[in-house]
Amino acid sequence: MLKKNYSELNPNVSVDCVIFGFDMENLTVLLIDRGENQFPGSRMALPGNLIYNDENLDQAANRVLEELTSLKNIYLEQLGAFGDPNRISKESDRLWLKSIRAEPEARVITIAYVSLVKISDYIPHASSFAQSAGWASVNEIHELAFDHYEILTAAKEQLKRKIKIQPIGFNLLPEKFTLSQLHRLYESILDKPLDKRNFRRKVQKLGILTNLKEKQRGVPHKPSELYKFNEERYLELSQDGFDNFGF
Amino acid sequence: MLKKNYSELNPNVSVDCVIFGFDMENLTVLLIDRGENQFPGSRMALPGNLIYNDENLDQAANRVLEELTSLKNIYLEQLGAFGDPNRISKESDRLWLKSIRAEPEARVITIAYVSLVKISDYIPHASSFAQSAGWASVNEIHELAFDHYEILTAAKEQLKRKIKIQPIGFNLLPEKFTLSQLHRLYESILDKPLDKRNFRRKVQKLGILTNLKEKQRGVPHKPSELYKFNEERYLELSQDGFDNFGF
DNA sequence: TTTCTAAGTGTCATTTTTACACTTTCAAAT
DNA sequence: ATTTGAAAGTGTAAAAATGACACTTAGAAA
Repeated sequence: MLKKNYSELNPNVSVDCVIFGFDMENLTVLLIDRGENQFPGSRMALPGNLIYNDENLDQAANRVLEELTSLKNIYLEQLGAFGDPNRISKESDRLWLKSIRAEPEARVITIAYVSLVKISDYIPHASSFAQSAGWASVNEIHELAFDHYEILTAAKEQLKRKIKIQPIGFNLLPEKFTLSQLHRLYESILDKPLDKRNFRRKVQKLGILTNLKEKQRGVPHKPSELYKFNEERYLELSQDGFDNFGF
Repeated sequence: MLKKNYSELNPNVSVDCVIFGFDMENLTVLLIDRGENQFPGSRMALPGNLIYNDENLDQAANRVLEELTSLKNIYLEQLGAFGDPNRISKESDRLWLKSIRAEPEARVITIAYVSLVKISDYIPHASSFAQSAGWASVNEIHELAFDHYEILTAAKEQLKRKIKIQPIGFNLLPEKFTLSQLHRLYESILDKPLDKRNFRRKVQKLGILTNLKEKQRGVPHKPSELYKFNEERYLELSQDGFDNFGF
């Protein structure tokens, strides 16, 4: 029996990455630009591509993300599979696929991944079929290639759910941050105002922040104290089934 | 250009179904038996098979479940994708695949689905390559075909998470049930004891149960009152972003 | 020294949570 | 008829968490 070549691209399975950032104002997401306006519909897409047969899905997501945007060593978590038979058959998308795929008509189901990164740690550089790569404000996005807008919507919803249970928000902030920045981050993810004093009280009671006894410099107002996330403490707490950030 | 035949089986993508039930004692799951002990390793597997290219993933899951177990019209929710390159390459599994698949060596990633059903409403009948189909106690399962044990574990964890947020437990109980049955159900899903009085108080305060003013009959102890799930009321509450069942 | 801007802080009323033990109702057995 | 066994059903008090709400402070810039 013919041995399958396992290091081939699998024509039926792709991965797409939703990489969230936070620019201290808004939640952002990393998009690639598919190029000049030769395609009707959106030029922008989530970074994604077919998997190889000899890599697992997590590896594929990391590889594809690096190939398209240069971001690497990022913890990616699976969001889910998107497999509508027509998900890649908008005319503009088919034209594009013809230019980059060996089997542009194949049925492709995609596995979406999500990550949260500190925007300052990763500067995207486009390569492969991405003409450029960069951060876009999530709430200014209304259209994307393929079913990527639907994927992004699902990712936002998952983020809302998870941020109430796990301290994942800290991944979006720099090492040192202020409580106001954390506050703004939670408000923009949950998309609703949170009372300042109650927010601070709750966050401080969690006991997972270390006050660095260090102040912001150069701001034209009362400078804020800086904090960092205390991971050790969080791990201790989560042993005991701690699962409520309660916002 | 050759038009793809879209009503073919896709050799690279399958679906697997984790159907939970509750026998009033334990959480159970629907398994198929792959047949006589010609295969080392576990004979039991989750119902699952390859998808067709012209159906979406949800449809595929419903079709496959019905083909193997006769269960139909079940609301299935996606759990996630499982795609380790070696997930189907245990020797016993490869032997089995040779007997049922056209391309038994192909790389297959699978999309897992989960559902919760009232055990009494659905009587499984095996067909296709399932030799039998039936309910097994979740906590007596220690081995399954392929990566199905891993999938089951992920499904249990998702269930634990979701039952704290959504009233999905009622799907596992008959139309009319007692608070004690609901209590036992929550304890077996969350795998920890819950104080009886506190549990009852909380459930009743949710306001999503209708007391049927009807008693159990023929039980050799004080008969319990019967309740039903009040879906209308729940929908009203969930409008207002109600998302805490708080156990 | 004034002005602007965001940081930071406390209390009280209400709700929610937790811990905890005895009485009741029925069927079955004697 | 009476007893027994088995699960149903019930209340309270203390502690913790939540939600609503307004003024003072520290620094930079004018």
